[in-house]
Amino acid sequence: MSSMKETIKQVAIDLFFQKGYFATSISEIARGCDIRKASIYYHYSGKEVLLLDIMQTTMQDLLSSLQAGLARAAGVEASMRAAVRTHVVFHLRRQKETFIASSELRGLSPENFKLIVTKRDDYERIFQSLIGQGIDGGTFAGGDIRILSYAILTLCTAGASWFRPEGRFSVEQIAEIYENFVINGLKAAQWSCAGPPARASY
Amino acid sequence: MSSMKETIKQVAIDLFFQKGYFATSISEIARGCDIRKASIYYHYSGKEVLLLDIMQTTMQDLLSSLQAGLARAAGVEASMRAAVRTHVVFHLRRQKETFIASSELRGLSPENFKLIVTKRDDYERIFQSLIGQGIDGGTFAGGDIRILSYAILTLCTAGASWFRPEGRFSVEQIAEIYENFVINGLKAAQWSCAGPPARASY
DNA sequence: GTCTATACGATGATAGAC
DNA sequence: GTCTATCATCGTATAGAC
Repeated sequence: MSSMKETIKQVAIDLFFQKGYFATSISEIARGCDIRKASIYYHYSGKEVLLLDIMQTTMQDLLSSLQAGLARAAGVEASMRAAVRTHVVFHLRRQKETFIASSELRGLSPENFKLIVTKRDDYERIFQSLIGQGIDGGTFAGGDIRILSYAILTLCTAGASWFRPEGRFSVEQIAEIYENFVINGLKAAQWSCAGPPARASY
Repeated sequence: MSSMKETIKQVAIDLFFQKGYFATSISEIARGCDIRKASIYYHYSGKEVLLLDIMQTTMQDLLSSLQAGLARAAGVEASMRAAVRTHVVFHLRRQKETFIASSELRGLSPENFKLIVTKRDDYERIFQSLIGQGIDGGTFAGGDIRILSYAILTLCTAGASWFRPEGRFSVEQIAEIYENFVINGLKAAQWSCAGPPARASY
């Protein structure tokens, strides 16, 4: 059940979260697993592969979680609420992994970077599609879909950077707060820019 | 005007932003300044001091910027609008430094860490005070002040992680969008949690 | 102020015994 | 699968000449 490979992965998640990917050495990971550093290489061919493994699992689970959340919702507003709620809950429940996945992308080689960013883009597109549907149907006020999706996602993702499990609020409470905040923001006006851009560079 | 010490600082900002603090070596910084790495130590006693210098300047300028913005505003709502606007503009204009200041705190020793975090807390308290005044005066709906301030600040700070100066929108346009989003969120209801917490741990 | 040269530890990774 | 032993490299930082 709990093989050494899984132990290594979990210890790496803890250390990457706490100290950062570059500041964590293979020796430290090995120490956390009570084995010698050479043994790590039996399970993972290198440090970056370990990081990639963590990120891929996280992104896959994140996407699955969103799909499951959306499956239970009907209509644009309910879907958006479900999407935000699932996103926040996932990011708070799996705080360490999501933090790593969004802050250690620079640790990846160009090829591996592309692998993860592609998944992230797929995920973002689901939100952008929902926003677009909501605007078209009049449920949400207008605005730039791309900017809106970034704002919403980074807002909720950032929750994982300050959330403390032992704090005053539960995961569900914070999810509810964020869900309402986002829906209010989407419904309110003023999101579209009045007049032509002052100094845009399309 | 542009002494070598300032050049080193600017090159370090570029590299810390691009590759991260731990992934950047003194040699690389020296190469970017067209000097040898030993010469860096004439200006800075070590790598961490360089990081600290960058962060202190950034935090000091950030606070000054907020104070200047608030000086021109009267009333709670206008003040909150000014605060958000200044915060966003500063973070987008000085994208690299603010990104470093908020993502490389782990590169600091405990003492230096405390130095920067104290400044950050002072800054956050200004927002929390505004939120509190707004709620007390009835301008804003209720809600947990701490959570609200984190949400607002991380939302706007995160703008610096996706903003591209050559993109479709200007700094001012994005600031306006965020300003309205935050004010709408603060005015809208639902921020207070109905009933007693489900599983809070005060 | 900048250079060359170097000390010295830590790092990622490999070879080969068990 | 895990170990010991080792390698080559690179990191920060210092000493001392110019």
